[in-house]
Amino acid sequence: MFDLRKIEAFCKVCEQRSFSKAGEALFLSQPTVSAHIQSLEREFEVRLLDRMGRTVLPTPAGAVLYRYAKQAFSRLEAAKAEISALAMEVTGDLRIGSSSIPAHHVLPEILADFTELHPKVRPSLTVGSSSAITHMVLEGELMAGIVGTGAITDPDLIASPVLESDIIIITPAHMDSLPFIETPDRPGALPEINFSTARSLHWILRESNSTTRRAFEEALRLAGHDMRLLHPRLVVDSSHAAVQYVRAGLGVSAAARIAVQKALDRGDIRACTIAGVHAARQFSCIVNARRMPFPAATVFQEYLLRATVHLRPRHEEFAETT
Amino acid sequence: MFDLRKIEAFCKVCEQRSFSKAGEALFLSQPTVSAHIQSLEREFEVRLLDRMGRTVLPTPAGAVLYRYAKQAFSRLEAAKAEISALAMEVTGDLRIGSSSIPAHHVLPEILADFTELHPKVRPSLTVGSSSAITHMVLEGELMAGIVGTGAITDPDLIASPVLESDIIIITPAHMDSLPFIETPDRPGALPEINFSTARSLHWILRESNSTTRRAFEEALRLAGHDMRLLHPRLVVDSSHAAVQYVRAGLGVSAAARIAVQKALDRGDIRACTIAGVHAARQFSCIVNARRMPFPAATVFQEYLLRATVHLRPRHEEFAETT
DNA sequence: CTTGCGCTATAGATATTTTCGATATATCAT
DNA sequence: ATGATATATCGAAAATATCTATAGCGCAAG
Repeated sequence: MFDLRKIEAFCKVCEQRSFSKAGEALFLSQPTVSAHIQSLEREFEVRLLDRMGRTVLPTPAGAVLYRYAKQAFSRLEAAKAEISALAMEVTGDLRIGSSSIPAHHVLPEILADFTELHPKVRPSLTVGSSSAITHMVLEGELMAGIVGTGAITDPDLIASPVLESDIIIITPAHMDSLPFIETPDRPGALPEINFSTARSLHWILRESNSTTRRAFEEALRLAGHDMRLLHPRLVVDSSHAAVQYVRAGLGVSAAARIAVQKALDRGDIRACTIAGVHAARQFSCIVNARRMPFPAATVFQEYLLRATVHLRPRHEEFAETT
Repeated sequence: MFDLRKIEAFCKVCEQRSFSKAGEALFLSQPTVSAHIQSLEREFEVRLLDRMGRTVLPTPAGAVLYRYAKQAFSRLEAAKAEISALAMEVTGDLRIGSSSIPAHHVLPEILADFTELHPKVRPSLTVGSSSAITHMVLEGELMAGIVGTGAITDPDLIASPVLESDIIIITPAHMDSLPFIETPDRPGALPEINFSTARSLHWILRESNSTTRRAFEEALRLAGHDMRLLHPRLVVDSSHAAVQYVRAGLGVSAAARIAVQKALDRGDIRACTIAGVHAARQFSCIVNARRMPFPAATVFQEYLLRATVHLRPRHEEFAETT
C-alpha cells in the first residue's frame, strides 16, 4: 500500500527541488530520501523525478502524484481538525430518535432552541416506535433516543426521565350530555366520568401495540376495569388521527394529554378522566451505556433534562430539585 | 505524521465491525490491528471505536476519520490510476512553448488536428521569444518548444527541424513603380529588386533583437550588403504590425513568408526579394535531453514532424525522406 | 582538461517499528 | 456458571527505516 512518509518525502523534494534539502526539512538524511523516492518509483513503475544535476524536477507522472498527494494530505488534516473540534467543542452530527409523541409535540421547540444555542451541532431526528428507536440506540445508529419508559429493559441503556404525560379521555367539543360525577378541587383538574358511563360511549381506539393504548389498558386493569368492555367504533394508528375523529364526533378516545393539548386549547375537543383511573405515559432519554459520550451528545442530554422540567406535574418538579 | 497502514486497519475495522475480521482481511493478526487502533487513538487523543463486546462501532470521531480517510485513499488511488494511464496511453497535460510565428501561423491547425486525434491530451501553449521558450524548456516548465534555430546552443537540448520560412520583402499592394530586374523562372518565384532599389525605399524594421531582423541582416551581410544603408521609417515589434504599416503604404519591410502569407493571398500586400539575398528562418522543436519522455510528448513530437513536412520547400522534403 | 564542489546513489551497520504467537481478560449466549 | 468468541497485553522475531561513510556523476572554475 501507500506509505505517507515516502510520499511526504517525495512532495518535499518537489517543493525544494533537491533531495538533500528535502531531507533537511524533514529531519531525514539524504540517502533516506533517495531510498524513499526509489521505493515509490518501484511501486508506481514509473520515473517520478528527473534528476538533472543542479536541480530536480517532477516528471509528468510526478506532477500528477504531487497534486493528488497534496489533496490526500489535506483530507487527513481536515479529519484531524474536525476530530479535535468534535472532542473540544459542542459540534458534529447528533442523531436523535424519538417516538412520535415527543417528536411531534415536544422536540420541535426543544431542538429549535438547542440549535440556536449550539449552531455547530447538526441534529437529525428519526421518528419511530419506541422499540425501533431503542433498537437503533443499541445498534449505535442513534446517539440518543426518547422513548416510552416501558420499552427500556436492556442493561446497556442508560435512561433519564424527561417527560411525563397523563392519559386523558377526549370527547367531541359539543358532546355535553355526559353525566360528570364531580370535578376535583385541584387546579387544572378535569371533570370525571365513571366507568359505566365510559361503557356507554363509542370508542376510537389506538392499535393494540400502541404504547398509549397499553398504558390506558393497564391503568384500567389496575382500577379493576376491563378495556374489552368498551365499545370500539374505529381503530386508528396515531393520536393525531384520534383527535380528528373525536372532533368529528365519531366517539371518544384516550390520548396522551401532551399530544392533544393544542386541540384542547383551540376548543376542538374536550377532556375528562375516568374516576379512579390514573393512566400516564413516561418518556425517557436513553443512551447506549457502552458508547463513549462526546460533547454534543452530553450537552444535548443536559439541555433536554433542563428543558423538560416545566412540562412535568409540579410535585415531580419539586421532587427533582432535591 | 499519519500512517496509512494504521488508518487502513481502522477503516477495515469500521467496515467489518470487528478487529479480528479486519485483521484477516488485511492479512494481519488481530493484536496488530489492536495496536494500530490504539496508536491512532493516542495520536488523535480521542476514542475512535466503541468496543461493545459482540460488535464494534465508530465513535463520532471515528466516523469523521473514516469519511476523510476514504477520501484520502481515493485521492491516492486516483493518482495511481492517472499515473499508469500517463505511462500507458497518450494522455495528460502537454505544455508547449513557441515563438510567435509558429504559434500564430502553424500551430493552430496542428494543435487542432492533434487534439482531435488524441482527445485525452490537454495541451497548453505558451508564446514567447525563442530565448524565453528555450529557457523554459531547460527549466522543465515546458515539455517542448518550437523556436528559431539560432537560439539552440545548450547541449541539454535535443532539436528537430520542423519548419523553414524564407524571409521576403513585403510592399504595399499599389506600389507598382518598383524597377524589378527579373522574375526567376521557378514556380512560385517572386520578382526581384536589386539592393540599390532597396536603398531608395522607406523601411519598416523590426526591433534589433527580432530573430527575423537578425536573419535578414545576416543574409544581407552574406550577400555583401549592409542593412544600415536602408532608410528606416519606423520600428515595430511584430510581423503583424509590419504588415499593417506596409499595407497602409508607409514603406516596405522584411518578414517571414509564413507570417504574411494570408495578407499576400488577400492581396493586402505584395512580395518581392532582393537579388542575391537568400534570407530564411528555421524553426526547430526542442526538448530537454535530461527529462524522461512520456507518451503524450513523444507522440506530439512525431506528429509535429510529420505535420510540418508539407510546409517545407520541396528539396528539403526529398532530403528528409532519404 | 583538470580539479573541486555539490548533488544523488550505494553499501553496510544500527535503531526503530511492525508483526506475530501465546496468553490474559472481557463479554456473550447457553 | 460456563464454554465460545472477542479484544488487550506481552515478549520475541522479522521487517524496514534510518544513519554514516563513501562512491559516482555533473557542473563550473581555474
